[in-house]
Amino acid sequence: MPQVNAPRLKAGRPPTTSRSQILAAARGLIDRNGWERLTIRKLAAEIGVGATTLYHHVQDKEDLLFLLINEYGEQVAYPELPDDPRERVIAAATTIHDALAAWPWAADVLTTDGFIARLSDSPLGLVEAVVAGAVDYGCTPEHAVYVFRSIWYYTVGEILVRSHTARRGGQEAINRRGDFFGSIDAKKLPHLAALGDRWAVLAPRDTFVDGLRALVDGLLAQGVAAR
Amino acid sequence: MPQVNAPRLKAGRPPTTSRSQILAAARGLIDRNGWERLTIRKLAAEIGVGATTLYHHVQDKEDLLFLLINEYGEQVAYPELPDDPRERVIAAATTIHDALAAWPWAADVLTTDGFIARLSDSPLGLVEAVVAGAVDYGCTPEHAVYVFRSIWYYTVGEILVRSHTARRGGQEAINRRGDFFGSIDAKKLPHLAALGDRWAVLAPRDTFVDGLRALVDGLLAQGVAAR
DNA sequence: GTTAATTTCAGAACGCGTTCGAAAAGTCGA
DNA sequence: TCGACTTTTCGAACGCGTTCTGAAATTAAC
Repeated sequence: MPQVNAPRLKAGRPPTTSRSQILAAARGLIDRNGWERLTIRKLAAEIGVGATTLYHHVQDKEDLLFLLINEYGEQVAYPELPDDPRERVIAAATTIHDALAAWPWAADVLTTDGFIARLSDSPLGLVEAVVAGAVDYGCTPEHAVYVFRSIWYYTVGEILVRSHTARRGGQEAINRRGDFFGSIDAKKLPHLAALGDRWAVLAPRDTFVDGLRALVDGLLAQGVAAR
Repeated sequence: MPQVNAPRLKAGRPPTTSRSQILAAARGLIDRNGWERLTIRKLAAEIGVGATTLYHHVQDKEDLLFLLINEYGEQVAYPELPDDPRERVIAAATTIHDALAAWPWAADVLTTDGFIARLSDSPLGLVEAVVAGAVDYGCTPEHAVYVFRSIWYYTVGEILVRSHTARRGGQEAINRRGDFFGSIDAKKLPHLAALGDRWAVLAPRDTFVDGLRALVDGLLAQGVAAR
């Protein structure tokens, strides 16, 4: 009873499950329950299939999430990038950031080896835009890679801190911060202590962009100075 | 049979396990088998105690790792920081980076909420040095926090990419990169395709420091310009 | 028509982090 | 001395991702 019109190749038991069906079910489950509650077992149950079956269509859970990211990355409408090289770099990086920030569970997969190389075309175009922007600005190709890499670190770091903060209740952290400021030695750490409640690791998005701008400025200046 | 000379307070069954004993055993296990193979069950077995017992001395595994980081952070010999504010910021951030890079499993805990606030005194001194350096350079306290935050994102991002690469075999990623360049459209992604094998997400340490320098320069320039 | 090859499916099991509830082993007040 | 209380310990269990092994269901070859 083949329920799926997949391209039959040679022989074998006809499949009752397809990769696209799995991805669709996963998307539905994430939409309904949130991505934190997506498990392999529940996903299999949703489709009405054994949990181990999924492993014939998908490498592992990480792979599944990655496929979802790529699906998502092809559906998002990306803004037009400005012509000015510097602004193009910043806009492309910001777009990458915002897309990732919108799907917090992307963070689970964000530091996997070869992550960038496995991106689908559209997100990859943003990577290209960063590299191309740096070259247009006057950097060597080598330096352009290095520009992207630094931007990537910065962005990944922010996304990970952000998603981790979102994953847990924020109030607990705030309370702990209260303890922290009650217990640190103001004489040994004067500047930190003076900051009081202005201290927080997670910044609003605008300050992320400001930091990105500073980073890009510094990187591009390095790039043209090295020529 | 109390085997531990912990400070007995009031009443209750005398403990056979202490937190410091757990930490010592964990350190030994990590030294022998590597941090990837440290599990709660094995650690409990090493001490000769039930696995659930550990949870009375430690909140969870993340907490355990965090305690180890703080222990480690107090034992490392930190270099003297230069007087020049800009160089002090860079040196402090680099020291944080190197210390974390030396303990790859720190990455598991690096984005936990309140991570910085829970650091022990010596590492916290490095955080203070970054903030103080920015203030000395001429930034407002608010901007100094923001300087630190950007540096933190950048550093965390690099460490996480680094530790994830170390966690898996690197060869596999290289092979996949080969596939990647075989399959992408060189016309659509000309700059990326032109990079060939110079493309890699993980940078050697020196280029991390160069990027950090660019970031710090940009951030400090922003800070004094905004005054 | 039978057999071999091939592909998909699923039950059992492993080790993991973690929680629950009860038992063990002390101190302390009456 | 005897219960009440407190702290520590631990076995059982849960859900998780994942692997192993073998069964089921089809096509291809003889």
